[in-house]
Amino acid sequence: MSNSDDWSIQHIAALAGTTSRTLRHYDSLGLLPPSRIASNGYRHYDRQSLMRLQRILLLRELGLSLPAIAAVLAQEESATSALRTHVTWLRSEQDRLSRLIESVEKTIAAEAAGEDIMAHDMFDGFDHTAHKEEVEQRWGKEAYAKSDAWWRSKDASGKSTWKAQVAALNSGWIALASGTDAPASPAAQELARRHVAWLSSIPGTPTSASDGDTRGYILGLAAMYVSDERFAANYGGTSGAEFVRDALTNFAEREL
Amino acid sequence: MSNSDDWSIQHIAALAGTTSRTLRHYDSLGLLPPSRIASNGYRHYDRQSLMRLQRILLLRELGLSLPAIAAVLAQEESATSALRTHVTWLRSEQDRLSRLIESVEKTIAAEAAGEDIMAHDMFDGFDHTAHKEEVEQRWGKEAYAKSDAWWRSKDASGKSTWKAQVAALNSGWIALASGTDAPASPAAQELARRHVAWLSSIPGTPTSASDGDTRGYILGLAAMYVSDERFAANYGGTSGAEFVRDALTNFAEREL
DNA sequence: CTTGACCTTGACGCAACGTCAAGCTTTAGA
DNA sequence: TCTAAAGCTTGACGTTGCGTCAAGGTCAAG
Repeated sequence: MSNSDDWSIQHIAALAGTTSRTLRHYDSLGLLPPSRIASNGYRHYDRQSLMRLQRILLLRELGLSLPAIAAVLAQEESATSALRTHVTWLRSEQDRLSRLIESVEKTIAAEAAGEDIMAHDMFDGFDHTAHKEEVEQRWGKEAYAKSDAWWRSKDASGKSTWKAQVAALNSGWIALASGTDAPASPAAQELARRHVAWLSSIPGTPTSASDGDTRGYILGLAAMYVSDERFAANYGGTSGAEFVRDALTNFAEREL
Repeated sequence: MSNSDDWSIQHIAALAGTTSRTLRHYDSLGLLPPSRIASNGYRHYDRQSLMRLQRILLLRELGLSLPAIAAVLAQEESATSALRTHVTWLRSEQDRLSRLIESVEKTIAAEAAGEDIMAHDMFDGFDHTAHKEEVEQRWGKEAYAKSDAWWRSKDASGKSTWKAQVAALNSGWIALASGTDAPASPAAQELARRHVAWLSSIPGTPTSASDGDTRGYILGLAAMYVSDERFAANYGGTSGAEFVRDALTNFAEREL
């Protein structure tokens, strides 16, 4: 009876290891109303409040959102099934992070490798300079000259960042081609879209939407990716290049 | 010359696979200003913009924050070193998720097990009922009666959620005791704090801050955790219980 | 001239509080 | 008893990266 089952907001916050602001927040959400509000407006909490608060904090530490916690406490859902749902989501997040880490490391490796490979004019040797005849043949010498000037005008860091982009695209293609996805799969089509967007950043190429020949350009390039061994090498051999060709072709026919 | 190096906001957004809103956002941040602003206020972008945008989107897909991307592009930091820092952060996030998943699964398992174990009056057999003599001896029969009434008044789901809390605490202790942390480590002290807070939710126990004997209560209980084999069993045997005792004792002496 | 497509700035919303700010209440000390 | 220090209240902005209206100007086509 003389037991003090009635704590101030700071007191219960300290007991549970949280802050008074958090308690006010939970009150405003209706998640944890005080057991009593004094005439002066002060919030007071009792043991029931403390228990509820402890459950809330426990679930929150497990990563549940406040609405999810509210649902659990309202018993719309059993705690176990909510947690099972939650653990599924946690696993998917972990998978996402794994893929991210892989991508970032590939990018780092590609940039590091780029310092060497690109110094030997591999990528620009193909994607740009070796591109020469095609470009001149189809869009004139002027277009090639413009493209070439653009490339030469880039400083070292500009070239380096460009190489990083190329490397990211390439590693993406290699990963996809060696996986189980089809060239028409959403992942491959997404990469194809980025590939086309990337091409459009090279001057002298007809990828502006106002240019009607974009589609033909892409289809021709895609075929060349397979027929030219220097390019195929960039995509892990002929089979890789074929995957890229099919994905780009599919994309061009659907979207361009 | 006739090449349309000048795209509208929607056009470049489509080229890069993003939205015009995103471009306006990047503009407002100063991350990607338009190459030209027409007299009517319309934003226009050129190939340089597109390349910068593609770099931004690439880095963003790798998980970097916009300020981080800005720093990279401003070359305050090389892309590689930024990515290295980033991958470290990604790994730590993955570790955190691993721990979370482990905790949630333990909680699920504990609740599932609780359905059985608790049916045999294991936890409440100790933490509550078997507690009887101690409580009566030290704080009177009235206190025990009150505590007992509180427990009996809980419905099935109330008891179940209570059990989940107990299970979470117990699995926490077992994990810590079997690890390399010392009883005085921050992790153990944090758990001790929660253990004490949890105890304070049981009626009839003197853990209100206005009650001066909290410290004595905790110290006595901690000792009992080791001396009473029924309790020790809950913490993975005597060594586990000793860890809990030491952590609680340390906590009580420092904080109470 | 009207419709419709595209553009602009402005501002709210989201998750879960942290962090002032302004002002009232209670408590402890001189 | 008077006051200063605590402690409490509501209100509102900041955080991250845009999505999503809202209200209104611009431009090309019919």
